[in-house]
Amino acid sequence: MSTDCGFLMQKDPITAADRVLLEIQRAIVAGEIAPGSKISEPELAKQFDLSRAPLREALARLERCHLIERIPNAGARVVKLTPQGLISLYQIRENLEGMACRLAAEQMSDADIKQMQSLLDQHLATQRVREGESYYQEAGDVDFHYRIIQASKNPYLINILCDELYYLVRMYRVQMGMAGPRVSRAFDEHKAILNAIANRDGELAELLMRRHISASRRNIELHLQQGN
Amino acid sequence: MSTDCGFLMQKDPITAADRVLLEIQRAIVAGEIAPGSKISEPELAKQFDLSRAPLREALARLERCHLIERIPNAGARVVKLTPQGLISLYQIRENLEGMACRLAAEQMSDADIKQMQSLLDQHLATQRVREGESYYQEAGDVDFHYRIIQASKNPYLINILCDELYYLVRMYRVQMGMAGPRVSRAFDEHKAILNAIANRDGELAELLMRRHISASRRNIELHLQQGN
DNA sequence: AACTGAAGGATTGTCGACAATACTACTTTT
DNA sequence: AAAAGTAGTATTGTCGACAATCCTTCAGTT
Repeated sequence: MSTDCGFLMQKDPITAADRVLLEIQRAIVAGEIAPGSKISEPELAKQFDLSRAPLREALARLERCHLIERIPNAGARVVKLTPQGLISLYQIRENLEGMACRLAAEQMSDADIKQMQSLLDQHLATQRVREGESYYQEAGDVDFHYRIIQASKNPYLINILCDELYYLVRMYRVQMGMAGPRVSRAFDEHKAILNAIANRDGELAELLMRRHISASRRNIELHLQQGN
Repeated sequence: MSTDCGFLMQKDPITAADRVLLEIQRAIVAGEIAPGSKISEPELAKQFDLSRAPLREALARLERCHLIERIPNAGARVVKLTPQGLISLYQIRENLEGMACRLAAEQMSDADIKQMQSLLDQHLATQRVREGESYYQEAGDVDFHYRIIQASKNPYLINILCDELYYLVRMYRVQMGMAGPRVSRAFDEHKAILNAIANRDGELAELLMRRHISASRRNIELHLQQGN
């Protein structure tokens, strides 16, 4: 099972199909390719100056992470963002990341916990410097969740959360224009979760993570309704 | 999001890549292609009498359901069955199918519940007739889990359990030679789960499903140790 | 004898063209 | 005028061949 994960991982230059995958992935997440729009294989192939073979490989992986939907003999369309889809997505996240927390509390090494605590302190420092700017918070949040998921040591769990669901989560966050009202609060929640893990209290860690994600969902839901 | 799922679904003739996918899927699950063995693209292409293009499409989907592992520029190998892998897989199943039960208890229609109850009674009848024969039980178990997952109405959950994890679960069960000591017990557990759903008790339904899967895991674990 | 390095062979990644299918627009019919 | 059928066009699925990469084998060196 592949232990390496797409999450914040451009992973060397790699093959040509991988390069175009990263490009299109980024473009879809950023909204440069409109949700619901059709994907034309010949057009994209010309645009990225390569054959349709590696492009189709990339499309297969985009379908895998739910950024596009393919219909046999009919083509692919960029996924649409809906309130129902957001709810379904975050239901899964609550369960699986909660599970990851419980496993992390059981399996994370003391050294790794200490390292993560200092990491959080660093984030607090940079947050103080760049008040309200969401980029660092975003990166920090990603890193926090990423490390906990990795600490679960469950390869299937890691694959689902980091490879298959992550980009779609990002797409919702980016296109709903998530800024920084929740920034300072998220930090406190992260710290509480990490404390529970340090105390080897998996049950509490799971509960806190579920609340953390639930709060995040409500936050996006708000933006989605008012933006609609 | 695709609502149709690979689970017990040969789904029309479909495209050529889909045909070979189903064939190889079945062969790997049945153990006809040995775990850990290398997949040769030219060889398989010749064997199934088609080009490498649709074959590679099929391999991409096989990787998606964790039946093979690909390394860029190096090729693909059939996945190996290990105790650790089994535990990781069933950890996920416990969580997600438990979640599916909770959602099903909330969202399943009364009509669907009644229909499933009569379905269970049918299974009991056939079980009495063919005591110890595992085929029908296997199919019945699949059908039971399948319907509950579908009833969750969460497309991501359905996709993960029915498309991505199901075939690997089956591979463990088939290759560990699961027969019928657990047959009658599983029926009782199914009935208890469905009762909880009928009572709209999502919490209990989730708990019972987790125990059901946990028991199934221990059962396979036993075979895996003694077979090793 | 063990290790490093290079040549050979094989496999994967990529390309351009053809075949099959689906979509579009127009004509025909009721 | 609306619906159904049909021809034309465009897109996807598939094919065979070429290029790039990796694995193996063998020779050479320390």
